[in-house]
Amino acid sequence: MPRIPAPQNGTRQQAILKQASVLFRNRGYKATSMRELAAALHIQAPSLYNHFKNKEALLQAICFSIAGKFTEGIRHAEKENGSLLIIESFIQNHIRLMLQEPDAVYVANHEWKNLKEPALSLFIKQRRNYEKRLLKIIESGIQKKEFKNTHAQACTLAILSSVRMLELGQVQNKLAPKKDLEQTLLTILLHGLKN
Amino acid sequence: MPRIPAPQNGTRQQAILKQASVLFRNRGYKATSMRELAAALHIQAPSLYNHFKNKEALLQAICFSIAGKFTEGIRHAEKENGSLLIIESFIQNHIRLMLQEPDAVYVANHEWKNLKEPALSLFIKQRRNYEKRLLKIIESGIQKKEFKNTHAQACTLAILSSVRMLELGQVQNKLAPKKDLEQTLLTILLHGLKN
DNA sequence: CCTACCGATCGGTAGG
DNA sequence: CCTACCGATCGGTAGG
Repeated sequence: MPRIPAPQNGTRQQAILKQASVLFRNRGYKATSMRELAAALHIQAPSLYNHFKNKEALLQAICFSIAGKFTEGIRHAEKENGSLLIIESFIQNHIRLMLQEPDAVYVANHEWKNLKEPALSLFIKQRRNYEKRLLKIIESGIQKKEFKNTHAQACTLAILSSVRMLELGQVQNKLAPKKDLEQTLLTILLHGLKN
Repeated sequence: MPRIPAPQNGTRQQAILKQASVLFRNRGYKATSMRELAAALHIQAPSLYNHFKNKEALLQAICFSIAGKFTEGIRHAEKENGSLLIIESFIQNHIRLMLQEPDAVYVANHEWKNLKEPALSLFIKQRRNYEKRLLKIIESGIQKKEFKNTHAQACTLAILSSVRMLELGQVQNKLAPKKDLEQTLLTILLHGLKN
C-alpha cells in the first residue's frame, strides 16, 4: 500500500478540529472516542497523534480559540460610544460567532468542564474576566441612566443566556435570516416583549 | 461482617438519584462512573444495580422527572388569563424549579443526549411539545396586541434561554434573593433593558 | 499515515 | 449489600 500523506497545508489540523467540534458537540467529549473521530476523517486512530499530543489537546484548542474570539469581540465592542451601542455590538458579535462556528462555540460553552488542570483554571479565569467586563458595561449603562435601574448581575446573566439561544436552534432551527434574528433579539433585550 | 441493609424507605432510590444528579451535572454523564457514584454513597458499585437496572435508568429517571414537572408547570400557566400573566407564571415556575432542583434540571437540559432509544426520541418529543406550547402562547399574545409584533420563534427561544440563566450561576452565584431575581428577569423580558 | 498492541477503566453479572 | 470477576472499549505508545 502506498503512503498517501495528507496535504501538509497546515489545514490538516483545522480539518481535525472542525470534525472534533462536530462530534464533541453532538455526542459529548467523553462519549467521543479517538477511533470515532479518526473514522470520520477516514484515517486510523493512532494517526491523530501526529497532529495533536492527545485527546485533551483537541478540546483545549477548540475552547481557547473560541474564548479568544469572544474576548476580542468584547474588546471591539467596548470602543463604541454609549452603552446601547456597546451592548448592540456585543450581541452582534456573539450571534455572528455562533453562526460562523456553531459547533466550536457549543463545545466551549458546555464541554469545557472536561479540561484538566492547569488549562481548566485558565479557561475559567478567562470566562470570569469576560463576564466581569460585561457586568461593568451594564453597570455603567445604569449609572448613565441609559439602562433601567435593575439588578446589574441578573441583567448580565440574562444577556449572556439570551445570546446563547441559538444553541436551542438545535431542536428547531432555520427560523429566519440572521438579520431578522439579530434584530429580534436586540428588540427584546432593549425594549421588552410587552407592547 | 454484618449485613447492614439500607433503610428500605424507598427514599433510597431518591438519595441515589440526588447524588447522581450532582455528579452528572458537575462531571458529565459519561465521565461519571458507577464506582464513583457508589463511593459517594458509601456503597460498592454492584449494589447500585439492586436499585436501578443500569446506568441509563438513572439518567432516564432524572430527565423524565424534570420533563414532567416542566410540562405540569406550563399546564398550570396556561390557565391564567392574559398573555402577560401566562408568561409570568411560566417564568416563575421555571425559576422555582431551577432553584429547587438545580442539578437535575441541568442534567435534563444538557445530558439528555446520552439517552438511548427509545427513551431519546420520547424525551425529544416531550421537549418539542413544550416548546410548541410556549410558541403558541407568544403568538397568541402578539395576535391580541399584548406583545410586540416581533418574530415569535425568536421570542420563544429568547425566553427559553433567558430562563436558563440560573445555570450560569454556576460561575458567579448567590447574586440576590429569589424574588429579586424573578422580578429582574420579568422586567427585562417584558419591558427591556433600555430606559 | 499504518499495524500491532498494552494497561487501565468501565458497565454489568454471578452468586451469595 | 458484598466479593470476585469478565468482556469490551478506550487513550495512547512502539516502531516503522
